[in-house]
Amino acid sequence: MDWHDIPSLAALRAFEAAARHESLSAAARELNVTHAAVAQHVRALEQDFAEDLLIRQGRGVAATAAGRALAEQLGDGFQTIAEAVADLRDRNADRPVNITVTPGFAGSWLMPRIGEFWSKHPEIQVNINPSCSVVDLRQEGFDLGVRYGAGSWPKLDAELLTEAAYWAVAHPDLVAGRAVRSLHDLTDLPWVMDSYEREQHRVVEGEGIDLAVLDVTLLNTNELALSAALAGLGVTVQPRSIVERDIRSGQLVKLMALRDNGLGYHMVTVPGRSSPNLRIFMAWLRRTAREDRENEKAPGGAGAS
Amino acid sequence: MDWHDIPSLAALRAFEAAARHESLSAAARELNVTHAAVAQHVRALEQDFAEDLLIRQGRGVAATAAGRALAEQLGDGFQTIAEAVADLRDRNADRPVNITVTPGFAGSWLMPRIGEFWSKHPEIQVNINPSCSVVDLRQEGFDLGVRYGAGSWPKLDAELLTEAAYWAVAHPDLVAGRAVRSLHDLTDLPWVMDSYEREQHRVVEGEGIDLAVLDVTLLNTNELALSAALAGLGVTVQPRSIVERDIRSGQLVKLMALRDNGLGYHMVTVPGRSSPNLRIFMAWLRRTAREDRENEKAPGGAGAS
DNA sequence: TCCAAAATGATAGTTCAGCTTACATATTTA
DNA sequence: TAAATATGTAAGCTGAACTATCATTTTGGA
Repeated sequence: MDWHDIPSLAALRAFEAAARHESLSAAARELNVTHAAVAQHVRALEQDFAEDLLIRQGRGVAATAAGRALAEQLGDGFQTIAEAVADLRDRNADRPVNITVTPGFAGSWLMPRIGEFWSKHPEIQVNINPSCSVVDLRQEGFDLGVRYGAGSWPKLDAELLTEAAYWAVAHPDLVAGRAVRSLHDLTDLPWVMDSYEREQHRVVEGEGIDLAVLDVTLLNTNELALSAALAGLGVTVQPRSIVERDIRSGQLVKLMALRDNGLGYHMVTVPGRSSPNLRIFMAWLRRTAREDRENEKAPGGAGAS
Repeated sequence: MDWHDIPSLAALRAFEAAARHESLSAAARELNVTHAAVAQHVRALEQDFAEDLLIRQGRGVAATAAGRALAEQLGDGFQTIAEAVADLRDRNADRPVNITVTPGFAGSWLMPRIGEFWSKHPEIQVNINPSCSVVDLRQEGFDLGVRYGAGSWPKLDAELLTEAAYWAVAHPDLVAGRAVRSLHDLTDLPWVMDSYEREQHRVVEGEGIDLAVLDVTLLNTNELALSAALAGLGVTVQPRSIVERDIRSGQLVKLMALRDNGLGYHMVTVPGRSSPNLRIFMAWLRRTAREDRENEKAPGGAGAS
């Protein structure tokens, strides 16, 4: 398309609306401008084409034969454009919120709580995609990621959701009678870990433990690792928010908190990408995390109902 | 159409071109802007839709699924608009030059000379419409009018073509031996006039002659009036440019020049309405009129060949 | 493997297309 | 006949659209 030869789209749009309405004033209302703006566009087009397109007719205007032909085709073109925009907006209005989370977070934090969200917002679908690796939100079309880390990912916005240092935990029976001052006091016990949770490996190494000397059973998902720990099959390290409920219920005991290096779960989003449904979901996440912290501070640490 | 919800047409056009070319730079070239302009438009649209439409792909860009769907529909819309404009321009490019002239000017000045234009410009069709009344150029779709008058018509441009006071003329035999100092010296002779040429009537009355006392034969066209004068059937008053050739050839004699009140034939156009063909024709009219004046001043007044 | 070319990304600054404001004129209706 | 409602026109304003410039990324060829 040689755009050099095509007049201003604003002018063509103004003319089409005026021809369709047979009124400069009505066209102005449709376009949210003054009648003077429409009149100027029309006259500029007539100058460009060296031909009348609209003529005055009483209190309104009428298109000439050439003007009618032009306006009809332009109307088709602008209608197609308007529909294209509407189609995209419609697709976005109802589409589910796509989120990606680490499996550990999904299984141990999110899924036990998501029922509350679903009952509060049955109209909002949330697609939860557990993923072991860091997902490119922009490229893969995700609205939100929940990631564990320091909160600094390039080109993304991040907001801390749960402060969550790692805790070492085990079944009470497994560690009965032991005094635990450091992870070194636990190296003779069996361990269970998720094969893929790099952070688990990293935080253990951060305590000066050589993973090679541990009797570690690697499991394919963090759920399995957690289940094994709950069954007394080994020591595990987990983000605090994952195991808080099991500790409160007495199914696990906290052996020690690992070094806190500013890590936590973050809500990660693409700048500028938002939707009403996403905002509602994020607000619920925020509120739920805050309630968890408040329950933790309450006397006796009553479990969330 | 609710234009509030529709982003900038310039942005939609920039995005469509970038998606089609899979390149911001190529889109920029098509749109005659810089790549930065295209990039800004695309990012603004992505912000508005809260969704990626184009992603970087090596040295180029690729549309996302949503972007492809949008771009395809937009392409259809812009193509329709481009075709509408092209259709109107095509209709204008070849169309004839429509002109309206007084019958007197047509028959006595233009037609004897138009052959030269036709041989010089066989590709340009000129539609000559003789009309007794003043025609609304804009409303009736004329490119040019040749009108006799002072050169001031509302909302129209006018350019003097031939200075043409009226002359009183007659066949030499009709007035042999007469000394003519004023039209009063001719009131006893027969007269011939065009029924419709209001100016002929007006200029005679301007010399103080009461038309009612003249023996006037009114004819249906100025050609007939001129033919009658050439046949010796009466005195006639004609614009000078109409009768100059017959006077030079000796078929008529100039009796006197009537009062010159700044009248002449003018080329009258609608401001802003032009085309290459019209400009060529008007230039030929100008040149032809100038050559006539130059021939008039040459020794012996040699006729135009 | 390195460098140059060609692309995209980002931002500060410029400019004029597009608009508003204001008033004049034309048409229609009560 | 006057008021209401339209179009016509031109001066002036402003922010959308752009350019200029530099940074970064990617790729192809030497």
